[in-house]
Amino acid sequence: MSERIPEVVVRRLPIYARALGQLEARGVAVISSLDLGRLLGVTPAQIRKDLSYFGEFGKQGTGYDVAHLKREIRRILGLDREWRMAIVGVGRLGRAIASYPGFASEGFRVVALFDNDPAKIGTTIGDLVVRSMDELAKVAADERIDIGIVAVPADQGQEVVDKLVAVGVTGLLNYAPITISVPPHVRVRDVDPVVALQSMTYYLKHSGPDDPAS
Amino acid sequence: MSERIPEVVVRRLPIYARALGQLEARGVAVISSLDLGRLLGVTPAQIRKDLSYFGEFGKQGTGYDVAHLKREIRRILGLDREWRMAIVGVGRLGRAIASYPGFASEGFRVVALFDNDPAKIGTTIGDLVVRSMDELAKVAADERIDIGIVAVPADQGQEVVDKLVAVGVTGLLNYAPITISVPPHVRVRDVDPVVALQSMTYYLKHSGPDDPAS
DNA sequence: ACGCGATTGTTAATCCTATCACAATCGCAC
DNA sequence: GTGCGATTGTGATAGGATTAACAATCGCGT
Repeated sequence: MSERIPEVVVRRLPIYARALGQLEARGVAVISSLDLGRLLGVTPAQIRKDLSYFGEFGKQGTGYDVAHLKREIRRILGLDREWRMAIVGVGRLGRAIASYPGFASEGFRVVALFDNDPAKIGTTIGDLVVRSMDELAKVAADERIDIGIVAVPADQGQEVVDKLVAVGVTGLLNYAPITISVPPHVRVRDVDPVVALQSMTYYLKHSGPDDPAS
Repeated sequence: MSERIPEVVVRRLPIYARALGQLEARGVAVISSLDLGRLLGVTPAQIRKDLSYFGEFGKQGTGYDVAHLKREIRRILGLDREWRMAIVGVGRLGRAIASYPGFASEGFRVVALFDNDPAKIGTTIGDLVVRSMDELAKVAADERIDIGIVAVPADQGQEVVDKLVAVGVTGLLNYAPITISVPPHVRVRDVDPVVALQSMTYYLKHSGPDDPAS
């Protein structure tokens, strides 16, 4: 239970929590690792092993209490509190992110918007004013920004990352189509649908247009 | 060179190709695995091993020809042709995806839009008309859809996936916050920034607000 | 109260991935 | 033309992650 926890395991926890939430909404009170595994397309052994890194959550002969396990996983992940985010870049993409309701409903609150375009600075999106990047340090101090969302073009990505890191942001959600470089204490998650598609095509190409054999 | 190719390797190729494109744009003609590795934060051995699954692309003592390697990787991935996509769900998210210019510039063309809301059917977005899901089979036959983009709410996700699979789509880009289930010959890539954030918070929580030691 | 089917938590074994390390070979300088 | 620093491609090794398997134990029915 108290060994080093592999990152792959941590990455799977939100998937488990999400599925448990859906089960809960459907009124399912208890679920076994076998059934949850079927639902998610993973082996029951993996689910049990993953959870075992953090404690014992199930009952032998019965399974897991859905509501309880969901709550525990969310606590482990730090989802029992609010996380404050700033979006840098309010072009088409940045605005779409700013008005995406899925973040707030999961406790991720956008508390500041930045851009370097004078035409955009001072405008409002939702109930937030777009600030200049020059104000980043000041705003970061006032607003306690946990996570920075990078939504600028590729050629400005690294520069923006460096500025966010400089003001103490330790989590980054990177939408720019580049590999960003950060010091070891900063965590990065990349969101790039194009890259996702570009590895998928390898398999689409190799299984042919109408070849049912994978 | 002609063994089974691990999926992790295929998933890294787009990253390599992207970096090579940026190097090319900056006028770099040749790069070593060491330098490319530095740029991407991976070991040079990994780059060489990954490439070795597909052939020999470098010159000893020199490195890799940037333009040539990029072209080869893109060919391996099937990026030397156009891929045709349909978006299902033209709510806020679907519309943002439809008008995202990053797909077309990489050879991923959106050729059809679907929704089940009568108020949206018949409206145009960009130069495409929103069709009813009832027309899916007909449009799929006419337009040769390679990839389906799922941009509907969670509770309709699986249903939409099943319909897309039924008309012969073998690649799915899933934006719905659910784990979808598909037959083995269908490839799925999930895009879910919330899930990405939810595993990041585990580490943010554990390294504390101002703790420089990771 | 007892036995039984079900299911967990965990150890051991298998499988897969990343790294190391070096022979082969390239281009360049002299 | 020869020697040397650089760099590749790859076989061997080490390191992780997944799966298999089973003892421990739970709740239920009788």
